[in-house]
Amino acid sequence: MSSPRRADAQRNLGALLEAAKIVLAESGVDAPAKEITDRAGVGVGTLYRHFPQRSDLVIAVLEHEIDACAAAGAQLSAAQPPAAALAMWVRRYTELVATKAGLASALQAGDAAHQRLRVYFYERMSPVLDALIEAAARAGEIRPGVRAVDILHAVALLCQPVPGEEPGYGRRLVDVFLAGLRP
Amino acid sequence: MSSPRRADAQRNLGALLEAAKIVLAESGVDAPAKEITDRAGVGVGTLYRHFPQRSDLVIAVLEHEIDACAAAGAQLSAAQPPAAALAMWVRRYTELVATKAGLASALQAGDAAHQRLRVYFYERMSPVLDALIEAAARAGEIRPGVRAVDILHAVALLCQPVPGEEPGYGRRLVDVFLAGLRP
DNA sequence: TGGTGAACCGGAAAGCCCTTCCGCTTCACC
DNA sequence: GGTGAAGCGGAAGGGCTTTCCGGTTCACCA
Repeated sequence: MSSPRRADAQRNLGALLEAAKIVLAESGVDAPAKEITDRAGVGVGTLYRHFPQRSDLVIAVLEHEIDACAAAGAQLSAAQPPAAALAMWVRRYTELVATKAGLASALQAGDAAHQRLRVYFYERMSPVLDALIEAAARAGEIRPGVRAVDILHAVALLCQPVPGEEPGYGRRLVDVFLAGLRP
Repeated sequence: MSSPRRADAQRNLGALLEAAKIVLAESGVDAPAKEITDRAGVGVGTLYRHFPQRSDLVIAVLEHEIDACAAAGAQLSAAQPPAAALAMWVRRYTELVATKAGLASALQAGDAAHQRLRVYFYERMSPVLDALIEAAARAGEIRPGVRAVDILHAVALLCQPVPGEEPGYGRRLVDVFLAGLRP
């Protein structure tokens, strides 16, 4: 695939990913770039060369978890009746979005910095959720006219932190939304 | 109440409000301060003296509409059966939140600049919505355990602009959420 | 009417942050 | 071990918010 040209570049990239994983978890997706580069022991220029858009960094950090969540869709639909599979997957997805501080905001904010993250995220999740929705629709267990992106957006929005409410508050709201999907 | 000490100060305050009304409508709640001061023909210092927090300015601009929305609660509950009154008021509230560009974001964002706006907003709306919820609950038309702030937050969140979706998209999501309130 | 102090103004300055850019360093390969 | 290019770091530039203070303008009183 990519021929890693120089060992030091490779090392720096690793250090950046490592630092980003920690900083993003601690300070959220919008942490200042300098915080990451300081921890990684590199200059900001290095960060921007490896990850021209902030999205690229976030994608690299979250890639694994995003993929795992997407993969869970097939498993659930094989093991559960349609409506249950849908509900369980949405809760799984909610967990992903709600846990990573700032991910929810990044997914909806209008600013361009996170656009590629949004694209990656939704392109990964939409087919999975579409299949679940279709199965539920065939079983008559969901109101018609609901698209995958509607749910993806709604959950991302509802999971944004609300000042003054305990974390995990978004999950309660998602449950109400889920109930609203009944026919 | 406040004795307007100097006529020029009064004039500037008026010009700022006027300008803010236009700019906030055009460029959203997060428009640069300079855009407002330029249009008002004053220096930034003047803006900050009159409105130390951004919230103060936004509150001043929206006060009237917020009050009107709150007042609609009593009218609706007098004229409609409980569940309908609740649904209609939530749609009214949705309209307010969704129409003012950036208001939805300001209501949920964690940053301190808008804190007073949130407080004002929710303190004004909560009692109204609480009354509607209680009436609906007595009629058995709403699931138990729902608090006013839950709905206020959920709507504010769902109305945030989603890139790539038409404006008013949030209203569809709110409708699903509303359906989820059924017992 | 004209003088005076306080209220008020404007914009320069300081502080953050992101992003670009380029001279210097370090590597890989011959 | 010499050399060209890949890669580095941080200074510089630009945007924004917020503070601060010298200068201006007003209101009031004589």
